[in-house]
Amino acid sequence: MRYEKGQKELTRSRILDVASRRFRGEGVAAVGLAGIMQDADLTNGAFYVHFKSKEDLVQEVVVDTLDRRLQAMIAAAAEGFGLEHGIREYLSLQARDAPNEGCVTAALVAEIARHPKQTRDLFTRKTGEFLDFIADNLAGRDPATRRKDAAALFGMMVGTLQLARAVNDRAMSDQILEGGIEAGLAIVRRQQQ
Amino acid sequence: MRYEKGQKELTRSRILDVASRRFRGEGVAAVGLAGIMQDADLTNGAFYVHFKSKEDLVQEVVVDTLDRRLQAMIAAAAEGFGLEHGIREYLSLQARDAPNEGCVTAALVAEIARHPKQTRDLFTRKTGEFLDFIADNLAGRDPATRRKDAAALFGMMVGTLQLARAVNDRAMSDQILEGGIEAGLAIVRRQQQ
DNA sequence: TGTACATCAGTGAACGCGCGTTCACTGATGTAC
DNA sequence: TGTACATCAGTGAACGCGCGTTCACTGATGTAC
Repeated sequence: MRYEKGQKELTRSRILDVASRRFRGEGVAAVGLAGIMQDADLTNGAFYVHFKSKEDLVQEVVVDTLDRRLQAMIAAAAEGFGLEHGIREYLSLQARDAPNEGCVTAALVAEIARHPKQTRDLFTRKTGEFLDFIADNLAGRDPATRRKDAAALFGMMVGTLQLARAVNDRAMSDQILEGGIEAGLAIVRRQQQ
Repeated sequence: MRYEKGQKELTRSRILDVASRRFRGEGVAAVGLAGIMQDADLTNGAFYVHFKSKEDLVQEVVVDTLDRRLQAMIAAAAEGFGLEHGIREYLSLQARDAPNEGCVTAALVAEIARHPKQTRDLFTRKTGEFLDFIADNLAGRDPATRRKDAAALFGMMVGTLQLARAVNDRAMSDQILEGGIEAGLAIVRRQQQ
């Protein structure tokens, strides 16, 4: 059958949405295309109507999901929510307990480091935009210092979230999140002095 | 043929060594047992003389490799090398460029978070020992605060190392490492006041 | 001391399975005349 | 207005391949007598 105008775009974004959630929840290598297509209520073959390969899908997911997150952060900043609010949300119990809805970077950064150059190029560009955004929202000295502080802050958020997720002891995991939040706030406040 | 006494232990540790390097370099899911056995100059079947399953191997690798790292840190501390030295080494260019020889946690923490309970239990215990060690080497206030600072410091080291590895731009990657080192030293020094 | 047997680390082929990818086909709708 | 054809998103079976795991077998050495 032939479909209505816009149908293809809807299907494509449905596949992207399913893939993004499953990649974040289970990792890229552990998720098969057949499972993604099944979750999107489609059959195997339709995948290649929308994407060139699995790697193409990975790239689209990384760019698309990071873009949405960045836009949400910019919108939140425009409404007056500062870095402190972002840090508390990023290292919240909810964020820890729902990796499939959370940050792509925390879920996939180590895996992306082993992907082809083109995928890493795209991730690099998006990460640069994130660090720029954070640096812009850090008060204080010269741009280079702000940028380095932004990298340390973001790295700390990513690393503590991953540790909190991997650790199988609730009290210890909570403690890691609290440590991350306090250290994050310290970086933000250190810059304000 | 029948082998000399101690031969089996040697073979086992050869498999462990190969697996540890390849898991860290390529990820657990991306490395097959056949490849590991080939690298260890053995055939497929011999694997099950030494390990119950791939998951069993993963557990042995995690415990063994983290144990060695912790022992090395304790030995270094006994020789007068403090946390500052450890931070600089952890976030060095060499460490970034040789993931297969580096920290298991930085390489595999996100993947371990998705592994079975028993694997996560072992990782949790070892991570607790790491945080204890770091906390013991942080000067300052009450134990709970030291432990939280240790978590933030370790998380920051893990996260910034991962970012520096994934990012495909040398200058940006170097900047991330520098930011991580400076933030790490700030945490250590903050505690000394 | 010499011989027969037990041991067991390692061999290598085979198992079922799910992977990413390909491709001939379908059929409802849009378009041309 | 009615009819014939083109389009193309999606179907579903099939491809070769490598995965983790199993298992009957090998054969040099240790042990028993």
